[in-house]
Amino acid sequence: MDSSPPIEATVAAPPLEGVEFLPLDECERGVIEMFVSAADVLGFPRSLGELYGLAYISPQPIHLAEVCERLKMSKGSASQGLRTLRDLGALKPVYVAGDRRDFFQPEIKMRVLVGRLLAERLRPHLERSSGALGQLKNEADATVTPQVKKFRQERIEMLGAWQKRISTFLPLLQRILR
Amino acid sequence: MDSSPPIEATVAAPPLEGVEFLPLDECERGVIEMFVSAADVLGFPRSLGELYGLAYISPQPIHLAEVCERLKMSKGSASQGLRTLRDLGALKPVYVAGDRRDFFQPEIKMRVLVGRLLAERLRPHLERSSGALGQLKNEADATVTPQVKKFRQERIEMLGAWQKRISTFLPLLQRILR
DNA sequence: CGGAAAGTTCAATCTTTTTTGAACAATCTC
DNA sequence: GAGATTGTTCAAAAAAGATTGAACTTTCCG
Repeated sequence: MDSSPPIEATVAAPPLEGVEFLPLDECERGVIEMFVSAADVLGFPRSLGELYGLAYISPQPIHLAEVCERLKMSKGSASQGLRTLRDLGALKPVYVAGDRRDFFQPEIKMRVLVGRLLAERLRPHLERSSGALGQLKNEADATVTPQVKKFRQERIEMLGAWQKRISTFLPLLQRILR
Repeated sequence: MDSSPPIEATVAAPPLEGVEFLPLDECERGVIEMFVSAADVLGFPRSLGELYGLAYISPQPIHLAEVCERLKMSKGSASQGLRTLRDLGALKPVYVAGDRRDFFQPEIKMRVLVGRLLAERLRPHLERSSGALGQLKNEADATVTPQVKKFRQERIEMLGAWQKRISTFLPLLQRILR
């Protein structure tokens, strides 16, 4: 018969059934939007920007239920997103005595954030490709046409120079961001 | 030693219908793969990595038909990809006398490549968000709870500091990469 | 133990991005 | 001008990526 849920009669009482947290205000939305945009620049999904943004502008540590309700995000998404950000070092677990829930605070040291990002993204690529470079050099050396061989050797040499440049640049960046 | 059977039957390749260019050899494939991986790190589609990679390891300027055949890429994709890379400044048009086709050579100055990338990606974001910051400050100032207001003002202040840091860092980066 | 609370997992779904291919436009050649 | 060559456009298909939600595990507590 009537499969619709029972209509909430307590209109006067602000705390509706299942609503525990305040909706985002103008300021919070603005800050979150900024982090969403940053996430976009970095190629991260929107939801990660929302999660970090909320943590960033929240005076108190955030937790799963709050995040689901205030950002209107599914539990699955929020759970995975929080984990990703924790693994990335962008959110730090915070222990709250007598509370079983997992709370998170944002890492706000730019140096740490950038460092983690580079370690996560760039380093694997650098390692893979510096490994591949040796093999590539052999293949260039095996080229028959002398002109083409020389050209290839030069270009692959330059690839190595680029990699080296990036590798030496990373520690420098870390120092600058202190 | 070499356990593979000595198959060396490939002499004069039969000129197949519609096949004008040599297939990629081991070396070319390796270099292209490296740029595909780099494109991935930067969040660009695979095809852009392939296109730039082929241009990078080709002694001669590349053109549409060659790219389609050697990379097994549709004409549409190749056309759009070449355009995107040209707009980005990663590929430079080359005039070849007496040939109506559009040829391209790669930009190989790292400083230029990085500079274009940042201008394309980061700058729009920085402009948008430095515009939004003023508004955000107002909203923080309008917060009722004194503690929360103070907290928000501090965090938004820090956002501004981050932006400034990035902005001053970009010219420095350009100088380092000279 | 039984139930509630918190969090995880993952197949299905939805969304966005990328690629294809055929039609079209522009330009050259004879 | 007719035909060939080169490149562009864009609607549709395919692929990749993100999100949902419901079932499940674990832990806590009386």
